[in-house]
Amino acid sequence: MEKLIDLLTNEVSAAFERAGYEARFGRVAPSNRPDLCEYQCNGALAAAKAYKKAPIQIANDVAAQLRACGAFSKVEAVMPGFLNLDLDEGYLAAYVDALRSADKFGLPLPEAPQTIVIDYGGPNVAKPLHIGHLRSAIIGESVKRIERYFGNRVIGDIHLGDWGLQMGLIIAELQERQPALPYFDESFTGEYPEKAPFTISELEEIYPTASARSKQDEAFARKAHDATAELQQGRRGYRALWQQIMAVSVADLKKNYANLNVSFESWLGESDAQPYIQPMLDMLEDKGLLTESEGARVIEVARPDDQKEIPPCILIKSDGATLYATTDLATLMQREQDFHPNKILYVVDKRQSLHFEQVFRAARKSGIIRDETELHHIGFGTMNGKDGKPFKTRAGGVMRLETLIAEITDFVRAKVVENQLVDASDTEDVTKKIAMAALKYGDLSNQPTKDYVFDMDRFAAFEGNTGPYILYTIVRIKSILAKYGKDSALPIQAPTNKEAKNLMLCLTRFAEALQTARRDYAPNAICAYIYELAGCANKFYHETKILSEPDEQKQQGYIALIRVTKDVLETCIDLLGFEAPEKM
RNA sequence: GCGCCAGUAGCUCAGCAGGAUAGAGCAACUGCCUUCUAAGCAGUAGGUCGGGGGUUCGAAUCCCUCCUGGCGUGCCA
Repeated sequence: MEKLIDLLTNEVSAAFERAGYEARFGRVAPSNRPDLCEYQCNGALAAAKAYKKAPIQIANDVAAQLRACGAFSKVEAVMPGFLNLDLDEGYLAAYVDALRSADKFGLPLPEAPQTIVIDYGGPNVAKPLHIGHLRSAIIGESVKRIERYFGNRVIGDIHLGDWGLQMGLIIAELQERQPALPYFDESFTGEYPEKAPFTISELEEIYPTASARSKQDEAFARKAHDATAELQQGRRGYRALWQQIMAVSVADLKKNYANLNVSFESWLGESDAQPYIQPMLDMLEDKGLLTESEGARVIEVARPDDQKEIPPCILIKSDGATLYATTDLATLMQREQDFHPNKILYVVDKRQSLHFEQVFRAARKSGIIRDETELHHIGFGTMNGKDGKPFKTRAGGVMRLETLIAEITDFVRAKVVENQLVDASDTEDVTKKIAMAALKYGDLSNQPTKDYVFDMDRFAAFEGNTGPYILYTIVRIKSILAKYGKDSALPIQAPTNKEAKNLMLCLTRFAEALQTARRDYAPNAICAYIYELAGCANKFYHETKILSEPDEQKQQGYIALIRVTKDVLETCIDLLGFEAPEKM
């Protein structure tokens, strides 16, 4: 289905041609002066120069041609040369009615579906998720759902941090605490226990303890270092223990991400890239790309036309160890081999942009990634507290994700209970849905790249431009539909008041909003759209009494209209990663 | 030093392939619930779009410059 705005642009472009001007001046845009008109075309102003004519004259010529066209109920040329257009009510109703039954509300889909890998999450094993992981999860999940809605095959990859010094620290600390465990006995040849010698909460306590100790205790630090190396070299007991750590931790991570309505298709991590490292280094060595620099082995990625200095991409440190860039490059090799993707997206803190610039350049230079594969870093900003500094708990520590979710949930629950609209048995479910909407919408309504202030009071207050406002709108519509109790057999009727017309006009902009959100990796474009759509819906709701409408045809038209409104809203919030309850 | 990003109402943010009077929400003040959920709707008030130049018929939007803040800038991830 063609977008309404394109249909209108076609009409106006044709009118420009009939009037003797180039069609390219016929671009139509939604009006920025709704008090004057619904759509505008400013092409006459731009054309004035080319034709050495007064813009108003051109606008008049075009307007004369346009009056014959059935799409508009009003065509005006006004000084200095604007074309002001109002849409014909019948034309609009027919369009919205077609959109109602069209696949994906008439969204134009790309010709060939793409394969896209999205790398988001990046949590470290054995460490609790904290608010630093929130944005990656929320934004990544939304970008994934948007790409998928466009028909693409999308693989969300959590890319676990499961291979660094942290693992050695945990092993060393465990050995201090429980030296009798068979994992530490090098002569042990039997089966290791099935059950892990720790719980997730113990694990989460062990890591910070070990990390702190390594900074004070040099011998311990060395031990952790050695344990890391031995693990990586495949020491049997350490590998078994590592697998226990992984199992316990991954189970917990899955639970926590599920709470956020976030899921991953691929649970690979840094460790899975390890087998690719040596072959990759050999390949780079063969191609002569690996050079010696200050004792390290690097790929030079600077280009003569660079505005800034791009340091080389270091793959082997002077002590022989590999690092972040090495793993990331090897992971690219793995993804290329496994999926042959058209596009790989990284949803990672924007402070890592230089790192990705280096890795992407190295990947292209070495041919690890084909020229036509798009690599893109969606760098997001920091979540700050009310003081404008990175968000901290009152005690000054990093807040756990669970704590944050619990705080919002508690606030929302109080409100749900107070309103008494929800049965006691549904309270928990409704509370969770509202809390998730508050949290996610609060984040996603900001531009991903910008830092933003997380203000619990503001998000939890949920008046105005918030997730709960969107949910509330949906719930009100659902309530009418439930009371009406049947489907509409009649099409959407031509609007009879401003509120109905504005609602329909807003519905026609769905495809545009989604395309923008996809093109710019900007879920906030969807938030802005549904905020406006919800506003239109609430105004219509306020103005039009549906259930008491005596005229059957009108009533069914209204039902059809609010149903498609609800469907669009629900589709959009699904793309943002939350859902609406039946009541609230 | 160099680079990237940001600076719009008291606060939090939209708008930035140039267009008419710069928009929301919060906070403040006014109205509207015997009629589909008032977590709503209607309204009032609040701005030299960081400063200065330039391009243009027209600039919050494009270019230059300066100021302020954040971040990054070779062996952490």
